[in-house]
Amino acid sequence: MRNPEYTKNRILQRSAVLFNTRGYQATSVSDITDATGFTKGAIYRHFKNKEELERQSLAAMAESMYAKMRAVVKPEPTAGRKLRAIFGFFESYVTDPPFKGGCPLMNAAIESDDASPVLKREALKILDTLRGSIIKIIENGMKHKQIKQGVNAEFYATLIIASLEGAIMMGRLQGDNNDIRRVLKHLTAQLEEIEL
Amino acid sequence: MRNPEYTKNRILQRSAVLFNTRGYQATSVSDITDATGFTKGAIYRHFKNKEELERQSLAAMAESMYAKMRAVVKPEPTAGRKLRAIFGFFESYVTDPPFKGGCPLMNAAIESDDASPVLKREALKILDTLRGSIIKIIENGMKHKQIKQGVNAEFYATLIIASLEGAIMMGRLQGDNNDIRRVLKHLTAQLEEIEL
DNA sequence: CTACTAAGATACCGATTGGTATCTTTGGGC
DNA sequence: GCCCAAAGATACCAATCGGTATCTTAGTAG
Repeated sequence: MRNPEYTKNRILQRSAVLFNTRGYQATSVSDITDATGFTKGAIYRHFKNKEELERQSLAAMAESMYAKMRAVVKPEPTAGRKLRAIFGFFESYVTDPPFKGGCPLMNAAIESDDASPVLKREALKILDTLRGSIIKIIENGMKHKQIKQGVNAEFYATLIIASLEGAIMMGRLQGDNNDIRRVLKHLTAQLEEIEL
Repeated sequence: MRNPEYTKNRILQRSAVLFNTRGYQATSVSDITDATGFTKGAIYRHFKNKEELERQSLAAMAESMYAKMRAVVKPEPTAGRKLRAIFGFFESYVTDPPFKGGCPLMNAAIESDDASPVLKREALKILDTLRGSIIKIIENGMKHKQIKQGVNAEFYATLIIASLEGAIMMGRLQGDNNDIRRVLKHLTAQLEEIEL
């Protein structure tokens, strides 16, 4: 019946959903006790304060996101196809989101911004990881003659992330994924220009 | 000494700053009384509840943003130069922001998302207005033979807004405007391709 | 079976939340 | 100069906030 590891995980996953949908500040510890069925005693045994719970929830979401992305990217053999797999991953972000409540990175980045340095640092870590992966794909593509030499990988990675994140925000506001589709169309066209 | 119009305006502007930096939920009415020097009595005389104050604060920020943008866009004679003026407007968004706390549109869009329908509707209105202006610039450019015929104005407007908003988020997270510069470089290159 | 430790429940803390009822003050119309 | 409605101040409300001290219970080592 008692299983501390399971308990901590359940708290993390349920609170992650709440944080990502309602927001970090807007989600109270009581909301989490309601959602998990556990009491404050259990929560504060596993997390020293709410801020830590927020941080670990965000990290857990990121980890889960990486896993889902890796699952579609890794099997692809070339840089071009890997990037297209990422695009596909975002295709239905609004209507059928991998995470309820929008992009965890953007949500945390916006909310933490001037308020919570801990959350902000965690968000920055996620951004760095995400951008690093895309850069690596492009650089590997250049090494294996799939992508034109001299392409600025950092530039393209920034472009991909920025336009996708912005499009997700717009799409969620409007309730459709037309904007994401437009951005993806453009990104695909850009990809074709740097492919060999 | 007493001037209700001035009072309402002061409350709106001060609370706008707080909402945009700390967040809407995270800003309490007491924070606003501290920042304005007025009491709750004054605030609740001019705004029926906090939600209305949030909505009107966002609307005021948007209005101010439109004005600043119009000031740099209107003098320009051609579509290309008008768009470049908008780009310039965003150039130093992070290091020297027109509004403290990041883009009011994005902040409101993210925070309102699943929580505050009133704020969300206001954010959507802003997005529509912004996109509408850019579309109009492009369409006028086509009419006056400054932009290639057949360009999909809605597509380009979406691309501009999405990538800029995303880049602002990234830039704020990192504390520099490298990402915005990259996106602007790309958008400028794209513009050159549709210019006549 | 016992004893002990850690997991989790319960009950409470002071502070703060958005909101309101009531009071005082101010300035413009007469 | 008086009066009165509107502007704003004061004092309070119940509810909720994050957090903690304390108690009970469950699993495990011996």
